[in-house]
Amino acid sequence: MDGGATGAVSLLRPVRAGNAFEETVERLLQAIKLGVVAHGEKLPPERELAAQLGISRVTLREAIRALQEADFLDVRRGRYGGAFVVYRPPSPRKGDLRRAVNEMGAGGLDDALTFRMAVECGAAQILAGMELTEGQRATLSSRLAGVNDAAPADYRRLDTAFHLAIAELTGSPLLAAACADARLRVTDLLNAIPVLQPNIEHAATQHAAIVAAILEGDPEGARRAVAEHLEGTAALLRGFLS
Amino acid sequence: MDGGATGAVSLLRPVRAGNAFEETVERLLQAIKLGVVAHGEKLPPERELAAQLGISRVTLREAIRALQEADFLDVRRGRYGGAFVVYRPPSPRKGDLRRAVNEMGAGGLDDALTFRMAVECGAAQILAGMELTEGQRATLSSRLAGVNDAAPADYRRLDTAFHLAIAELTGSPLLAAACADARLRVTDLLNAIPVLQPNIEHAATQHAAIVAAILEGDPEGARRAVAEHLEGTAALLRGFLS
DNA sequence: CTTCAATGGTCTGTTTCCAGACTTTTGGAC
DNA sequence: GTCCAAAAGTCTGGAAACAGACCATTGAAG
Repeated sequence: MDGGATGAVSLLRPVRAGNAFEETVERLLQAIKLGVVAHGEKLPPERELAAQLGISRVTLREAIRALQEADFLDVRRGRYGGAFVVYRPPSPRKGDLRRAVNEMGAGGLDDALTFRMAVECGAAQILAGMELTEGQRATLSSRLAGVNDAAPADYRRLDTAFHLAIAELTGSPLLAAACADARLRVTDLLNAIPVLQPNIEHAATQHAAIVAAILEGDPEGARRAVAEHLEGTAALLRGFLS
Repeated sequence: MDGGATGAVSLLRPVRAGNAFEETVERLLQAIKLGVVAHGEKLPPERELAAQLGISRVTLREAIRALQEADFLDVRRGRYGGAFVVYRPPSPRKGDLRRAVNEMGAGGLDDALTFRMAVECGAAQILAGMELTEGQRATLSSRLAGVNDAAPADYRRLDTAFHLAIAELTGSPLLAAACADARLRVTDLLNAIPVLQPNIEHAATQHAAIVAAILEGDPEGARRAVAEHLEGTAALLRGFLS
């Protein structure tokens, strides 16, 4: 008899990610840093946002206040008021990357990169194997164009939007959430390295290849293109680390 | 300017999955149904388990009591006591599958199957691309043998163990957790259909192909083998649904 | 210049959840 | 038989989170 012998580790993991307040701050911060809510835009109204996040308004407000005091948000009252994003990604400085990696803890970097590789490749492959509507094809192309036209300050944000669009177009919320999660885990790292012209151009070629493969309905090609692209990013990160 | 325009949906999702008690019951139930803790074995001691799940002992005890009253656990006091698993998967009855699908809600079935396809394919491919130690190869082979030798009552459990082993061997906890999550989402469905000899044999061939590809270091083959296997499972489910 | 609707700001009582100390039961070791 | 250690069972006070009602501010529309 084999006994139980399943890793078990993966199932008896924490039910709740600690404290609601901190978790909320983290979430909002990620939404801001990822540019889900761009500079100058505002978060949804408190009541609505609290409902979306599944927390009480009190807790949400505490989180918003923390972000306000840290100069990420500017909160204005009255009609047409709201919590406006005020944050601009700072230009990375030497040492930021190392710091970000240390924050992840041992093994965290490889874990995040592996995870991202798995889910993003999977998403691209699945999308390429689907029958796409005209609207979906248009969305994909427009996101691609978005990254290509991006001003440097907007680059990461639109790059994120592009990658997430692939996952969301699969129509699987679970898969989209996994890709968003994967992206989150490398955001701080990516934000800690400069956006260089040669890298942008290289990435643009790869992005184009990904889109082409998806639009042609070539799952294998799409998977390979994404893998190549992500390996490039991983190599870039590792390069800055040494 | 593109505006925000990221799906956003994926990021402003709930911070906490509702209620700690219910969430804990759900978790434990999954661990039992998946056979992470097999019939006759016991859960870890309350204090330890509470710590692992990141909840208080009180909350955990409430959950355990609920499962005890529902005849999933038998709790015994004193030294060598504990919460023993008493549940045996019942033979599925007609209508169970439809019920399970309805519980998932609209779109849930496709979502779960798509998600599973993405993450398990990704895991297999990544594992096949790694240098494996002797120990890892042995683990994989032993899990394969485990499924092949399984008594019908143990089949699903050992099948789960096999699939999860692939994910865990990649060494990425995030990926392992994603695969476990994916598996969870189809467990109720799989448990609702009978384990038939022809299906077992078919699956055995596919499992062998997966392991062979991984051991040979053939990422593309591993991915394809997993995809084929999961498509088979998906087709089986869809077949029982019509 | 008044009104109004949308929004953030505040308050109160309740429920959930927690940390930790203490008690009881049990079966094996000596 | 006695003792002991490992486990479940119980209790209490406090902190965190919530639900919902209500207040205050704002800017646009009329």
